[in-house]
Amino acid sequence: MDYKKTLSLPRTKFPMKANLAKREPEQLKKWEEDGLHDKVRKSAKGREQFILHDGPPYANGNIHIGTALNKILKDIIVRSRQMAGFDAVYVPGWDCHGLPIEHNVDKELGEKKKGMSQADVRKLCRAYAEKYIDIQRDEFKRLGVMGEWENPYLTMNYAYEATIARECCKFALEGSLFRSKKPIYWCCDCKTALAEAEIEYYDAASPSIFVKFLLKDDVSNDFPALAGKKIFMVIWTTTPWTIPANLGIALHPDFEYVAVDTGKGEVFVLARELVENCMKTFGFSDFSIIADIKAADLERKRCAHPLYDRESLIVLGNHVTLEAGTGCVHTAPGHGREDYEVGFEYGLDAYSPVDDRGCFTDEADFFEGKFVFKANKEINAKLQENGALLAEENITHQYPHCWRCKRPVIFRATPQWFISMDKTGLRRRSLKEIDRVNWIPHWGRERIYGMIENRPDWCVSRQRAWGVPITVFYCDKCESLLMNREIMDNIFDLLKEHGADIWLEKDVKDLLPNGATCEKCGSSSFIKETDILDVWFDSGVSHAAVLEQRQNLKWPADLYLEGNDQHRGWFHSSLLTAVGLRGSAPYNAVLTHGFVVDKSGKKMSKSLGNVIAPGEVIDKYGAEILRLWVSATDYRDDIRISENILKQLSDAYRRIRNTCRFMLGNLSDFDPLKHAVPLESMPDIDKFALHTLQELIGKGRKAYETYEFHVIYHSLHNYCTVDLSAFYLDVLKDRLYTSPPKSVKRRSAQTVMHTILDTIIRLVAPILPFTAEEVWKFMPAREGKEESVHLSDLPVGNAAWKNPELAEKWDFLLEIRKMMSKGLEEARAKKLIGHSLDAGVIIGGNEEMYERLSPYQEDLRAMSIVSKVSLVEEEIIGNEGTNGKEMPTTEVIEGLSLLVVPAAGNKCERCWICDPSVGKSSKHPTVCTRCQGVLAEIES
RNA sequence: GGGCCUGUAGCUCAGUUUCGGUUAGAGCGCACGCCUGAUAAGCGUGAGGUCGAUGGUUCAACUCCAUCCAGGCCCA
Repeated sequence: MDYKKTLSLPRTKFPMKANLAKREPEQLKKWEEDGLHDKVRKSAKGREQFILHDGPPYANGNIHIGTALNKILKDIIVRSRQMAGFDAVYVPGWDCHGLPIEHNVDKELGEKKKGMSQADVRKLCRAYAEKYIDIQRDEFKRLGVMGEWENPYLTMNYAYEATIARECCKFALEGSLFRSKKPIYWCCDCKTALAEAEIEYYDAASPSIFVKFLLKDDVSNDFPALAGKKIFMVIWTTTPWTIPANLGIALHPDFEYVAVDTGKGEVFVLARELVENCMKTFGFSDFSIIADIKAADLERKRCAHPLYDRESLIVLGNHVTLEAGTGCVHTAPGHGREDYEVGFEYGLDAYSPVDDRGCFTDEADFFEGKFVFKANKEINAKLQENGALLAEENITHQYPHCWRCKRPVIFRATPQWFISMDKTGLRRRSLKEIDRVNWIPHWGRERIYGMIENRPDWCVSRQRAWGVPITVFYCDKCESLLMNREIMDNIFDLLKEHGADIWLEKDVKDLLPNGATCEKCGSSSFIKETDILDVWFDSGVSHAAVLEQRQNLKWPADLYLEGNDQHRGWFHSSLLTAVGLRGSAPYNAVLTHGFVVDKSGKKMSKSLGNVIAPGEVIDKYGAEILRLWVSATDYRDDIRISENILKQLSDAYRRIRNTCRFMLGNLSDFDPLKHAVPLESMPDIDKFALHTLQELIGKGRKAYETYEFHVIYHSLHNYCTVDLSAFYLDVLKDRLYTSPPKSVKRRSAQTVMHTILDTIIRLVAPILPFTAEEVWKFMPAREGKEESVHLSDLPVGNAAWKNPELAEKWDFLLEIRKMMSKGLEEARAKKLIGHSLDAGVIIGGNEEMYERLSPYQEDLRAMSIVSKVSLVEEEIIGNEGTNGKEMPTTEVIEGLSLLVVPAAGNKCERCWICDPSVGKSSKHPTVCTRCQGVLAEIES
């Protein structure tokens, strides 16, 4: 007789091989056809909301691994909150304006651009953004990210553009928006402002000059040694043409300065460390240091400008270095970033007597009309003439050039728009609000606090085409800003209907109400600003354009989640716009993740050749593996990815998948509605399994709540391998396969397996949505089983399953099991046994152990999968067995020892357990008594 | 150069509420073995770490302090 046919072996069509790359797209299609997202949304109606507000990725290029990480994390959160009983809708967004798109469109156009209007260019930019939104949308959907993909928010939507303009107007109304000069990169040839990204650095030759400035203020009180002397501050610069714009000399507050008597009747002030070199350059050999000077003692003292009848103020700044020059830095706030910033602190003007062709204006007097680079020589000559030039050399250094025409660029102050950090207390209020927000990890608070505390006013204007204009007017006569509610509302309505292009198309008179006059000077002539807004302003008002305006969202959001670079970016700009115009932060919590790095922790870059693209991972392993990768790591730090890591994860995936498959196979004849066994009728090991499961649920739910997904991954993986595969399910095999199919003990095991599977599948659904659904479809119907796992809830622990006393007992039994498997392994090594069922084990215990274990002899046998366990009350160690066929082990647990012996009797052909009863029956001579009983039951 | 952060076995993570205590754990991978009734599966055993480095505080440091090294993000 073929007894195998009398067994209940696992049966399932659930495929062992996942074939994710192929099956995932099919699943996505199915979900779409079934309208799953709508169903999920409907099912959540009326529940408490949980809103994760999406930070918009830039609509340019394909997504990279970091974008994938970000979106998967968001998806895990949204799905888990949804399954935790919230109404968690996800509205994805895109950042559409800005330089990179404009730049790429420029590149594509090449020469053609010259004949095109700004409106035409803007149209192309819009089309460009649309193209990449479609591409990225498909990529995000492929990752399994669920959301309102058909109704995302785009910063270039008309309504969004209108909101951007309105929020900007509100800053004007509220008094924070102001116009002021600031130096920016300027190409004199293209006559355009350039962004940092449009600058290329090449080596270039520059003149390098040392110039002395006469100190006008008397310092003899502080430095008696200098009384009556002619004192000069000595500066060094490689841009002589900025000397006409000099308004200051900067010293480092911490450097040591000295007064040097040149031996020629003059005293020079410079940094001590640079004296030797400088004097050599100037050709003075007979010099002497006559005083030590602290920078602070010279602060705000005044010098005479060497060319004009003007003063130059001594200021202190940390940007001063000792790498070259004199330690006294020529400061022209209109022509340098740092000069501007230090000048700002001392109230110096961003003076820049240079026009948009790079020629001096009449303010520069002698040099009027001269192109700045050509004027260098004349300026040097003039300095020489005035006796201010100490030395002149030529040097080669890295100098910024225009990306387009490759000519050197200059820094030039032009009027820009700013949002003040302090006029209306924006800084103070923002700092206060930072402390209301929950920053995860907590150090995010320090990071953004430091940035807000120290940042300069926000320069929001850009001299660009692709963006939303700063929709304000200023007086043609006195330059005062014109803005009121009526104007603002009108602009909002116009843009909402026509988009931002309308601002550029229409004349001032069509945009302004009739009879508008300047409050300050009464003029009725106004200029329409055509600069556009910084794109950080665009995305920074998403809370106003999206959270506030969509019915299904709320303000503030529960959570913002981005990479930790966004403390300077989106978190920052969102905070400022929200605090500035609404008085509080637009988020209650901010979660950050690190950056994706390679296997050795280095950043990914094309030049290093260590880039891993999400598409490649998906094609090779599937999106689920990428998602598992996201869940497995502690994303609060940087996250490594490598072939090895992905391989490890797909191994882990297979383990989880196979564990599910095994359970499915053993549930093929199980109907939970009819066959479920109540807890009280279950054997202890089943109760113990449910106890363990209940602990997993608790851990998992808590981890979702605190966004610690790696805890879920590790717990679940450990659970599948250690608790299930290596223990519970392995032990269960005998019961499942050999018992009468409908017996209570088999049904009990199935009840538990069904519960376990139902639980872990729902627990893992936010992380592995594809696989969870695949398993879900294979699971038998139960009461209230939803059509999709994604319509179900996270598992809830059952208090009745909790059984700490039982768990303590079984943990101890597991220790003994561990000891037994060591013993079995030794026996195996000696070729005494092969399969563990070939063995019997004699456990010797002292009185206490014997008492404690005697109720569990059969449990110990079953859980160790041996043919027999006999418990004896004696010490076995040293009791060398008979015939070399016994394997004593050393005492591992105090009071316990054991002996592995070949199992007595013959192997039952049906259940493979060795038992003396095998061979006793005439009907079934190769089968044990137990199986004979089962066979009789089956036959009847 | 500055701000914030990270550095525990080959890999991914634990290491017991901010504030030190004895032989630093898990899973994977690897090696070896078993099984062939989860089978392109399953089980077992084993070998892997001077806790980035150095110095200090302490009876005692992966844990506290300092410096350094390596790496990341953001500034300059």
